[in-house]
Amino acid sequence: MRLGRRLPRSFYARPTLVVARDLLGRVLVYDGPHGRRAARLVEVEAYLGRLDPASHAFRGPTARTTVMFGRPGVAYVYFIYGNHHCMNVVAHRPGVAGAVLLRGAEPLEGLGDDPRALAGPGRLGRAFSLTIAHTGWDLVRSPLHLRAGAPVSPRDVLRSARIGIAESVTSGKLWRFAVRGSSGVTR
DNA sequence: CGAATGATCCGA
DNA sequence: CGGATCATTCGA
Repeated sequence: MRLGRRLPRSFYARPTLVVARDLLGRVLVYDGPHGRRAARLVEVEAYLGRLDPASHAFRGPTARTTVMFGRPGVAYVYFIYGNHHCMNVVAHRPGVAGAVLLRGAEPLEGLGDDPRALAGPGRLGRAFSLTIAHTGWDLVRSPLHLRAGAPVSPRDVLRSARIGIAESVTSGKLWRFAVRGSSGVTR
């Protein structure tokens, strides 16, 4: 598969929900110490900052979350449950905060051949050896970045409530997007 | 189902 | 400074 061109800053400088949907089929690349790793994104969730009680940015900027109030196209990686590193892409219009959680992908290069190895945000983080030290990395310029890949047709996009966010179920927020039938999708 | 396991944040 | 919480995963 062709990885395509690096996504420009303008890709991320749009409403978070628009970016989330558009991220399906795009390619996460890390030219790291162990060579190139690449995977096709198949599951994401949008987190809408101060408007969204489930967002880490809901209560305003802190040492951990300040990056989500800044420049779009930057990585936000958090550590959760004492075990897992999960990666977000900062994405929003100017003046607000927002990010897209990368929840699942299909291995393309340098990631072995288990089709489920990147199914789930914690597993994706592990596969790419991500840590909170990657927070702040600029995806437009750094070895960790996103490429155009191939956008996914609307009929192949599933939309649902976010996983593990009870408030999202009761409020009917359908802010999770996934590629129908992909092995890299959770559940 | 529940345990693992630690960073983070809020309230005192 | 203590403890509640947590955008998860794995195994019984």
